[in-house]
Amino acid sequence: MSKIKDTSVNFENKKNLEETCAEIYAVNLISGQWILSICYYLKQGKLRFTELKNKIPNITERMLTLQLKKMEEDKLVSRTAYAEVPLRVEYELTPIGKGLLPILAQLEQWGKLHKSMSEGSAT
Amino acid sequence: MSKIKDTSVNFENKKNLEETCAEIYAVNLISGQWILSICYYLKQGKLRFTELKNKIPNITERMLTLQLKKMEEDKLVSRTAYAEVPLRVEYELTPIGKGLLPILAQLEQWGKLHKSMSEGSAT
DNA sequence: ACTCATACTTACATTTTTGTTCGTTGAATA
DNA sequence: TATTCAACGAACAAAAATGTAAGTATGAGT
Repeated sequence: MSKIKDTSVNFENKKNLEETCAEIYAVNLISGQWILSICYYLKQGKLRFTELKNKIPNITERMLTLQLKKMEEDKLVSRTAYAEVPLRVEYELTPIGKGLLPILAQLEQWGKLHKSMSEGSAT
Repeated sequence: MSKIKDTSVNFENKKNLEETCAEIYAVNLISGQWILSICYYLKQGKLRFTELKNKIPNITERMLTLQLKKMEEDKLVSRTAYAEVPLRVEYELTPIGKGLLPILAQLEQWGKLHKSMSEGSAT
């Protein structure tokens, strides 16, 4: 996330796949470790940085910062900073970000089905 | 993919998130670099290892092997080996793997929309 | 005996992601 | 004056994913 070498084969491959295939492009937008958690809590509405931090178990400030920044660059969330002290910053899903929600709901259904099958056969 | 330390904080976090949230569980199943490409080509039906290799640009045999193995463990594809010489192995999407396809189609739509918006504003 | 093809495996190197710790800002509060 | 708060940023370390290059087993064909 921090450093991406735009000369690496890995980078080339990723770029090509994204260009060729919008599914891959889409999945790459949501494949950070904490991005879906953030989406989950922002479903309800705006939240401040610290509120998110407190709601998401085990996330560090650094990861929250990084993931929010990526989501902002990717237009999934909007950031509003208020010139107060202490600082207040609110995050909210953008319209296109909200457009993901129904798809995520379906993924959730599929995931549950898959999980129940795996548990059933893992005995 | 190769090595996963089951003592790391990273591993703990991932596991907790997957247990809590089926969306995250689901996305983790499809978040390998080449997994969606493989899905794409297996939509049509069975394919042999070499056929996949030739269809997917730039993939190496190692990555194809790894991703197929993961997909097999995750019950997304089934593997059938024929006792011939030279060896013949066929891969096919499982029923639950096929269940992903409509969701991926929606992701594709969303991705295209997102991409068109980004291109429009990036000028 | 020797090569050929398929479907891998292994060892190693590089790149990317995630985690840990500490520092910053600037007004309010003790 | 020192401390506290929110929302980060920077430096470094660890882990995970991906890439590169080489090798393996099996027989069948020449």
